[in-house]
Amino acid sequence: MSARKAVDKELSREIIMSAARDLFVEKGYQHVSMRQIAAKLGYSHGAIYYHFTNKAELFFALVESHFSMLDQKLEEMMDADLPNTTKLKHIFIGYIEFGLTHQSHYEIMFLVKDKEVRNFMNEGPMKTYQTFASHISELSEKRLSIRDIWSIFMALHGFVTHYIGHVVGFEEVRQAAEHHAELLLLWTKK
Amino acid sequence: MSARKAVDKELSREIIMSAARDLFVEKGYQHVSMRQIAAKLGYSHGAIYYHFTNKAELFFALVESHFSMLDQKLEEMMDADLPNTTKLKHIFIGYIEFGLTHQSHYEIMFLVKDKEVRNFMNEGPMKTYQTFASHISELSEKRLSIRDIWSIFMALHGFVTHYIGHVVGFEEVRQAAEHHAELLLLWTKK
DNA sequence: CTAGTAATTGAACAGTGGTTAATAAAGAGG
DNA sequence: CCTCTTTATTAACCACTGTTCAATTACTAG
Repeated sequence: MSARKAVDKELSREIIMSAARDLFVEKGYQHVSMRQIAAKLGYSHGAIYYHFTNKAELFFALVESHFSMLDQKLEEMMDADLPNTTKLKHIFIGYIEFGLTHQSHYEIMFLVKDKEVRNFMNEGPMKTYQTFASHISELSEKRLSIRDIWSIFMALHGFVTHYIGHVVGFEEVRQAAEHHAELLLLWTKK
Repeated sequence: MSARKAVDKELSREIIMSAARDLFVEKGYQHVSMRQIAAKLGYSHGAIYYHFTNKAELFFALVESHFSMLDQKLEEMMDADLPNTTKLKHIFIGYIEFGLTHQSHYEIMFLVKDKEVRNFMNEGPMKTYQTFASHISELSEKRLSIRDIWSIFMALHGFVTHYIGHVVGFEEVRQAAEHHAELLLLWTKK
């Protein structure tokens, strides 16, 4: 019974987070156990508690990193050297891709109604939406009202929400997502 | 220790369903236990198993009743004597109104991801969506593809999903809903 | 009044979960 | 070589879960 692995095979927060991310995305927060994460890594569940104080801390560490991922993803798309219409479509599809690739995090960001959880992170969604909205406004051919942008967001949100839990990843719905994005572009045209 | 209540205080499927609905909506399917439902009713958990074979069947019974409510509402709108465009808009708004007026029902119908439950109910949503889709197709000025209709549905779903829990009733968002419906009409015009 | 049925109880079973703590082993420093 | 720290294992604890079932009672038909 070895009680410790060789140094080059030691556990780290990054390694745990990576395995945990896969499982959370696949099954959602509630359906992933510390034992499962440990099993996926070939470690015992107790080992994780050496690196994270509990399951919630592990999860929120992931969520934080993914919030900035979404912001970053939007920023990259803005910086690309492409026509505005193409950029817009990329943003629409990119949003959906993000939602379906990090389903469990998306749920926490936009679908969780539990008030205690909500208080844990109130600025994140707002900030992300504001930059999203201003980018859409900037790229649109037609001058959009606040409500127009809001409708676009809700249409995207509906797409993500519907497929969360029904689908493993983005690739399964790429075609439908592209079609959805194309329709949304209509709202931005004169 | 009474082992049976007086006849006029006996449990029934309806009474159980009503208590279960509240809890399912408040906490979600996985986080509601048979013991909690029983406790809310002042009965022991075993009693529920006399009326429902298991948790999934209880849940399924709830969902069925909600789908027929929505079906009926759609049918009423189709039967109205109005121009097609107006009917379409009414259906869009009516869908949102249904979702936000019966938030608990809507959540149970469309927001539950649990695999056990989904296997139990695959006809209800399908049938409702099929009639919804054929109505849209019939009323649309432009010939719509399956994907077009699907996008419309997801845009509506996104609207409802976002406001569920954040809003008490439909009236609070009527203006936004009408704007959303107006944008969706664009997709049905030549 | 009595036998039978319908409805309810509560214990028990077999899991699962997060978390903790004693224990053991690997590597580092002296 | 010996200690000290760091890391990992394992058993154990406790609070749950859905489900089953013998026992118990309330009512009802005869």
